[in-house]
Amino acid sequence: MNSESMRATLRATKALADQQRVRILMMLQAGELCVCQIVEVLELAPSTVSKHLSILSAADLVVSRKEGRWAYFRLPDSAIGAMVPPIIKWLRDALNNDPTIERDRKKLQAVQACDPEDLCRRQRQRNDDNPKNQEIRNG
Amino acid sequence: MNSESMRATLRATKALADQQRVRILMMLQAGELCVCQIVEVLELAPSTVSKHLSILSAADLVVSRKEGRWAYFRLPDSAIGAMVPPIIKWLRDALNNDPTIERDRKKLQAVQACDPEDLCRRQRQRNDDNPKNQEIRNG
DNA sequence: GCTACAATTCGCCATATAACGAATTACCAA
DNA sequence: TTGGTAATTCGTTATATGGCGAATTGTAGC
Repeated sequence: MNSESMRATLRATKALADQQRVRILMMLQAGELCVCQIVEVLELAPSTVSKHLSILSAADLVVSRKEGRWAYFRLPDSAIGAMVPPIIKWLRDALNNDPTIERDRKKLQAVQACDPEDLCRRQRQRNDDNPKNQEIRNG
Repeated sequence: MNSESMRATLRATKALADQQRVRILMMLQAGELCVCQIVEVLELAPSTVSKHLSILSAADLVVSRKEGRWAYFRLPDSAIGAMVPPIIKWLRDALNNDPTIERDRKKLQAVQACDPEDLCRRQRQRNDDNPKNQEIRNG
């Protein structure tokens, strides 16, 4: 019923209509990131972050690259995603000095300073330590 | 918990994340419109259209003006809503030649050509003629 | 092959959203 | 003052969305 241009537009606007996805787009201004780095900053389950990234991908607001078991995401080159830079600019202006975005930026700097391998190891560790998962090991 | 800038930004992105509201924004490029004119083009219940307009208003994507029983909506002056023109431009580009938007534009031209009084009268008439409302008059 | 593991997909639940009609509000005109 | 009326608010319903953990997928290394 609806045209592709309308569907594509709504994919983009709906993709932007979520705080976590806006945070991801702001983070990606720092360059290419792998899923575990985004998980670390947002403090959400990997499955949740993966879903958000697939929504951003489907809306052509981010592009991804697989390297072995690792998946990297970045903002598209402006040649491909011509509409992305204006959107990013708009968000940047609107969220100038926003505390959540500031906190994310700081945390991301720390996260980027360490090896993703270690990051994933620590995330696994935290998950194993979670009391909610005790019964699995004990049962 | 969240800052006002984040809340304001998400009010805007969520307001854009709906087809009917995008259609309304595109229509308002033709100038100030009253609710019944928008109702006529979108073919939705007045209560539904009113809700959409209040969401766009809360997001500062449109401004309204009351004149007697009539309410008029328009895009804000760029002095007030500085971010609106870039958004409109983005939507315009993304929806260039979109059939829904084209159809809306054509229908709006016809709608603008006639007196809003007549428009409302016809809408009331249609509502009264609706078989679903028969039992009210008969019961 | 087998094991480990980063990421994704799936199934489920809680909440948010879009739609309508009914009721209400605010205003004009008789 | 009263009746009519454009718009809004309210209450309800159906669908969409965001979150998690469990299961699955695809890859690297033994």
